[in-house]
Amino acid sequence: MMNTEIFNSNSPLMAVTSPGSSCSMDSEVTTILSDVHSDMTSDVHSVNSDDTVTENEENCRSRALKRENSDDSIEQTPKKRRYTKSRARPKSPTVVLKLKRTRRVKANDRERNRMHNLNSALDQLRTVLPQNTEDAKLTKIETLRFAHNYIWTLSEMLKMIEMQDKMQQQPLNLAQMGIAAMAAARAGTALPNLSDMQAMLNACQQQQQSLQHMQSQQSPPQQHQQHMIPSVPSSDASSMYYMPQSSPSMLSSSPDSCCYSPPSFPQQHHQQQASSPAVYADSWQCFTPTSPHNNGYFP
DNA sequence: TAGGCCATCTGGTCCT
DNA sequence: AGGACCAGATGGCCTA
Repeated sequence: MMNTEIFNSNSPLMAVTSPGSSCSMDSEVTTILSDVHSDMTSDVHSVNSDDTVTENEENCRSRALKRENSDDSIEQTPKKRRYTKSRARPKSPTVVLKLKRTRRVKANDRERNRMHNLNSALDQLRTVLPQNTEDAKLTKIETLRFAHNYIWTLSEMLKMIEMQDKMQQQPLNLAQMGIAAMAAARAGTALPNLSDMQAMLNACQQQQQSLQHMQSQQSPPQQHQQHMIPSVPSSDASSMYYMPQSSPSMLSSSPDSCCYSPPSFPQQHHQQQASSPAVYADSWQCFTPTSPHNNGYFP
């Protein structure tokens, strides 16, 4: 995207080369900066691909080192320093510029490294988040939101399990709950408040009771059972996004619940969400920074 | 082609 | 003084 403010006076380049400084300095600084800039812009492409980051980092480093060395060769001082006091002879503008440039190049190197570390940490985070391998890589903001929501949903699950224990009811199907949590966090919906969970629990309980009743009468209805309890958590998209049918808040379409229930969330669309980044992105719409709903983070 | 995402550069600020 | 961190600017790539 071409930025129309390329010649904006706020631009560092323009700030340095703005009128007011001497002409000779202007040309020198401009040359140096354009050198650095062309060096750096040639680096931009090389780091874009994850596969080549190491090699490109190496290239960046060697180039930076080369630059620094060339600077050093210029600034080389005699081994026996004439002046040991702090009040050394004032450096010429050229030397000062070179010194500044060296510092800048070093700082750029550090900054690049820092951002690489940050990206590595994000990658690590992505690896511990449930993700279908067919899905596009989560963006940075999606990764953070997903992680936040996933952790929150899992902790809500824990509360729910504890509550279940206290009530001494039938144990929850953890696989089912895990899948539900994953789907909810992933889709930007919430598995949410305790009353909803209680309703879901009650529905689960009723369903299981009816199942038991039916089982006692005749052969077990496999299909019915599948309704409530997916057999195993698998990487298959359809089961990844399985949600119990008796989750009232999830399927609610009331205005109040819009942040919890994107319109495309119900079961028939889950597979589509998993396979289509576009549809998947839609599910985050109500969590965009402009959204009134907690900036995309729940609760 | 516009807009989103990203990597990088840069100058400022704070901390050690 | 030098490093870490931050936010703004810039330009490239990709996709709808």
